[in-house]
Amino acid sequence: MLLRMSTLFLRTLREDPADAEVPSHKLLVRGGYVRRAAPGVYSWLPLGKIVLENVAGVVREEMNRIGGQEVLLPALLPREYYEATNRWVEYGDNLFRLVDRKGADYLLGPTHEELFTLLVKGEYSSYKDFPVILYQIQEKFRDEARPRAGILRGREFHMKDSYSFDIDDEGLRRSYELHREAYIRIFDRLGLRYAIVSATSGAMGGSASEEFLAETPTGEDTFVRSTGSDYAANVEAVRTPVPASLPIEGQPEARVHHTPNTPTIESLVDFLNGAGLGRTFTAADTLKNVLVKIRRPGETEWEILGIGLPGDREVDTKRLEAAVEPAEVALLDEADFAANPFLVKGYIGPRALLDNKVRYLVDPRVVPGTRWVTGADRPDHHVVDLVCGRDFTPDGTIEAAEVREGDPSPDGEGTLYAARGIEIGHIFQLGRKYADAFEVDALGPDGKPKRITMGSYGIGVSRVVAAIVEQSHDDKGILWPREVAPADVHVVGTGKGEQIEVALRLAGELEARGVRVIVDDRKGVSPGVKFTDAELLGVPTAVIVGKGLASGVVELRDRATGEREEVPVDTVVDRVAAIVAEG
RNA sequence: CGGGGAGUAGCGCAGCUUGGUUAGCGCGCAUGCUUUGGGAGCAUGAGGCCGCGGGUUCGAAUCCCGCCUCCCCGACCA
Repeated sequence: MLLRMSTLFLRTLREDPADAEVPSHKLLVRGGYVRRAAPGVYSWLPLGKIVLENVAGVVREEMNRIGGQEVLLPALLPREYYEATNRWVEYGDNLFRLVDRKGADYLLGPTHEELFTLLVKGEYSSYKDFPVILYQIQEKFRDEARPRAGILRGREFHMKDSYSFDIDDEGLRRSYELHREAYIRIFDRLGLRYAIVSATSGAMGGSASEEFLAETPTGEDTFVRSTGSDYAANVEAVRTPVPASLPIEGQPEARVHHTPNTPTIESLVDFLNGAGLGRTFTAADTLKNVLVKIRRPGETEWEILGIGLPGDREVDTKRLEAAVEPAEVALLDEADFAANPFLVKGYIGPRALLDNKVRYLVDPRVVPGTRWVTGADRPDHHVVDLVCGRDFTPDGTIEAAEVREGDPSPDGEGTLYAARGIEIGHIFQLGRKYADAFEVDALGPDGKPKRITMGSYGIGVSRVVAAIVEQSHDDKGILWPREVAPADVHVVGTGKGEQIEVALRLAGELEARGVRVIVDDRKGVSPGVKFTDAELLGVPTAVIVGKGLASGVVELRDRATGEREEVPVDTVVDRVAAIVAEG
């Protein structure tokens, strides 16, 4: 491959585009890789298209390696497929919808579970046909409420989606594991720093699911990492380490105290510390009881649920929702309190909940033998030294408390801290949701139909391009990893002598050796401009054919390290070929 | 959907408060000469629905009313 700058469809910009905020957006636009066509919609210009294809190529190779077979399904889909799975409704406003001339509803595919499922149903019918993995690399469409950050979160984007079809759960686990390994190889080859975090399955429906997050400060997803290991997880998935139980014998007796005007944890702690009880209390010594109500799918009645957690922690709504899923959850309103007079707002304790058959779940830190200050179930009274396992026994534990920086890591190594990431890949064990919706069965060896099971796996190819730039740039421009770079070497000819001719000759020789090359053969462009453009574009290796040519040398530069070296002009092709060969 | 900001040449911006020459600057683009190892100089030139619609006025990029669009933060979301 040989691209000549004199004819390449490329215009670089000196200034950042006004609408760009994040580095990848600025640099991809300035470098002439992409141009905005509409909000959240981008055109890929020649260099951008090459990079995009390079990423897609890596994905394709690794998908093929695990036996995936590539197909290409339409992006334009009739409504009926999405009706069957209720996603025409569930996807809501995020679905791009359109109507054809006959008035029939269509949509632009946001993901393709339905069509893949039907494809397999139509072709395969025997257990002997399975397992099978199909994938495509194609445009997806989602009418995001707020597209942002350029390529990072668009409304039209390039995505690899694959689907596995298996006859049983064991097969699904294998297909899932194959994808997991393939994704690790893909993101390693692409030079990304990433974490694999377990995820909740969300609207897709299903069970086991993991996200691949490229760690960058501009990422939209927060997750937690450990200082002491490579543990990483979504906040929703963090399991609180359970402390050892304490002996109940020898604990002081629980005593009710009159604590006027202490409806909040803060006021309570202040009061206790002024009450002369002979010790100092903190919010962490109190047990806060939060009342919510949950409703299980298909039921109309709400059930009240009491949640006990240390008073220094707030309830994290997302963790609570994930913990009760698939039930929905809401706070109690005034009517609920009125209907349940045993709930004394601000002074709720475990006793009244348990006596009134309200299900009571506590934070995992509330283990037998721990003693707490908590509500005494009547106004202006709290009980001190209420011991778990002696004075009350919860119905179980729940992960609803916020996770904080400095909390111990669930794997026992180090403490947690917050990190941000870009979701570049997602793998799901979907199970039978789609197979059930479309009744996809395979005949088993016994001649009886067996419902198949599926997995769904995505990689945001265009997003990966942006994520690479987010992780790999400096103040001058992009630093492409060689595997995705638009070229291996950028040959720059400067000066008014024979430099440009020599640059073109070297470029031709390099191309003949299989090296991908961009040559800056523009005439009348000053060296500074050419150097600046080369640095902005970010090709890993540069060869400068300039003033040294008179003494028979050219300059070899490494974009990432900035190292420069004079090399005799007649050996530079060998040198570059060797550099490219070793990666 | 809530909050904030912005629509003027391909890109980045000034002009608007206080209406009044032919709407301006930088980059880019074209032509010529000079220049050629770090975003060159001089000269000449092309390029505008001042977001759209209405109004006020002798006169509107500028003032008033309505609308549209885009960007950022949040909510939501893969």
